[in-house]
Amino acid sequence: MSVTIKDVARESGVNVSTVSRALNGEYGVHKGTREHVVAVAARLHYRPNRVARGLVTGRSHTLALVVSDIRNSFFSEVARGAEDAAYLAGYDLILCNSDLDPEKQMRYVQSLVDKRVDGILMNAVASLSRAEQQQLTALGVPIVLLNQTAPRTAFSTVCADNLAGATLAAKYLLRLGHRHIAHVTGRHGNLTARARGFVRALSAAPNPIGPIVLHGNHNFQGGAELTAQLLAEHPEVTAIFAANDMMAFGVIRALMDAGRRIPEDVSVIGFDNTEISSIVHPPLTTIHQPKAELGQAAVEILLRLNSRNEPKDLEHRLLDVHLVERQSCMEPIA
Amino acid sequence: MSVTIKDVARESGVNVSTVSRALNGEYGVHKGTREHVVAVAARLHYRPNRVARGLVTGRSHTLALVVSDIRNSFFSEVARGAEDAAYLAGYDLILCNSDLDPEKQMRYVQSLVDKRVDGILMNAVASLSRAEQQQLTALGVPIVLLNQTAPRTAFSTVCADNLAGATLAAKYLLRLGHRHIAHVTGRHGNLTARARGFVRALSAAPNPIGPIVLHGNHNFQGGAELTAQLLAEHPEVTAIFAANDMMAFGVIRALMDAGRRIPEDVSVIGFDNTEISSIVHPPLTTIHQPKAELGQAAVEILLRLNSRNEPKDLEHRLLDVHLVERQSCMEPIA
DNA sequence: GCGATAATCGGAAACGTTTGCAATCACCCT
DNA sequence: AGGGTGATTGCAAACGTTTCCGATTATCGC
Repeated sequence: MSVTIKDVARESGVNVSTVSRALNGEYGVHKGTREHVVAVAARLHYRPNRVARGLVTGRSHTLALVVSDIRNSFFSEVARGAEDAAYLAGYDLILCNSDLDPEKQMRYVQSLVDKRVDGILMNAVASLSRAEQQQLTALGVPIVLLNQTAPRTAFSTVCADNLAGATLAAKYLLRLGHRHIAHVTGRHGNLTARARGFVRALSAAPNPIGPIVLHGNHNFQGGAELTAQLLAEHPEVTAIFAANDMMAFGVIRALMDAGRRIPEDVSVIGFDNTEISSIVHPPLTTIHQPKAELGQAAVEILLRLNSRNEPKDLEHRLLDVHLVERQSCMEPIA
Repeated sequence: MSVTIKDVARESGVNVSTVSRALNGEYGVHKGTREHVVAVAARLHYRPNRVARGLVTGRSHTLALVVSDIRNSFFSEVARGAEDAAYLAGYDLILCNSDLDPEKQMRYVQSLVDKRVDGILMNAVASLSRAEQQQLTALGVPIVLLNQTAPRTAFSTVCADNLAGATLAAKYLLRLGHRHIAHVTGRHGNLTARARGFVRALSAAPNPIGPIVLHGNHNFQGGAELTAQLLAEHPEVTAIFAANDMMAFGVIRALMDAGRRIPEDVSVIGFDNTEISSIVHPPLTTIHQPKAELGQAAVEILLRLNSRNEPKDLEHRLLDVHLVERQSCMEPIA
């Protein structure tokens, strides 16, 4: 069907091995013949079959991204950063949605290994059993974990500095003069690091104050529900730190429903800096997480692991976060 | 390194071809030997190398999705639907971000063909020249176009019914009793179909009214800018139909900045039903577009094109849309 | 001018499958 | 009993590359 390396060899009067060497820019092929071969290949519109190449080299020039759900805007930003980095290096990126289902996750990885992908980006292996994690390492494919700071695993990791981010948020509210600050959060993953940073910052303040922390669903509804509960139990709060933007939007909704003005009555700060945060009213002050850079960094690690003369040891990257001031926070009204 | 079909053959005392047939469930292999081979394969944890298989079969069991930007929530929803459908059929999905750059698009497709993907989902070939489109068809890989209703091309298409959706929106506003209705929109793609549906519905009303249509950027900023302009030129409008949700959010922002209440002073309706529309305040009434189903339908077409005994002709699917009533519309105050 | 060395190239194996074809064998039917 | 038939299996080619190894030729220093 399509034109193969044999066609190029025949047409240019040399052996296929010479064609291969010429086209791949290897040493030991005469300048004249190389140019000739290149010209013939171009004339015939020859394109090497990457499947065949992959079979002999063992590399597919393909990476994979396994996330819980690409519809989560955090992951779509990560995916974009990862895909850009992969594209620049001539790699393709396979997308997988795991829904955090362990079985689905293992099936995906197994299938990817069968296709000889050169590396995998994953979030949340936390849902996997110890045995399954062990199984993953035994597969021999490089894996880098997203949103995981714990070096307890045998994988490389890339993560935003959640602890520092939460500290940033807490200190910001303190600096504005708030004394009754609540934190609404979930129960898993990065959220725990954020909660830790929050309570630590409050107790490290010059005149420490007791933190109020509420746990619930880490989404819009959870934010709204926890806020309703908060208004009933702690009507004195003047500022709320939500563990992520989605919860913050729920917080805002609940506050508005309760007739509270933002930021005049209650200040709200989020975490993530998703696109929505600048669209919602009032525009949300939040901690920016470098989402695209996370994906990019993960791909870089994978590429290094695949390059010939680079060290093959694990790597743990912690990326900086920063505060984005918008209009959902102000000084408490005395 | 890993265990191959030869290992299984040696270990079970049969030829590799028999192993292949046994494992692939083909006819003409004795029940006893099949069970034996299967058992041995399981014991050795044999997993067929899909690259090698792909080389001989010519199929990779991989599809690709080429979108302008996965961060656009519309596309991430489509991607999710497509990936789910692919996963169910045992296919993987490669993700590509084209930014609508023709060169990038062509490079992607060429690379995907080199990898022998079994089909490609694309949005917006409109930016491609006639020659480039011709080139795509010559590649021989099945391509289905997203968000394209025009059967003028040689590709299959999957698209939401934009015309019907716009009609739905316009009739809804008319039914509420609005007589001064504006439409803010962009200039390209589906948006033109929506504008067409809008003006058509207004002029088809029992007592037809002249439509007001403003063109600008099809994003948040565009919606805001056009609304500012609209308020100056047509202060009498009581309802605004935005060509997509993002523009609608811009419309809402501009209206609030101008001190107009929603929906008491001005009703706003969007198009897409993105996740944000239920988060924003007030929750946005909008036309729901079946995004996941679009991706799913596209994958189904591709799979059919790849199956043995199915017809290979083009297919054009138009998916239904429907109205989602929230709280951004009401009767005009007399 | 000659041996050594380097540069260039061809031959062929290898990667791990699938699959067409031939061979073997048992079995059945007349 | 014998030929035909169908089931089962092995053999080997094929898919399109890369790459090791050896052969040939050119170059160079002396």
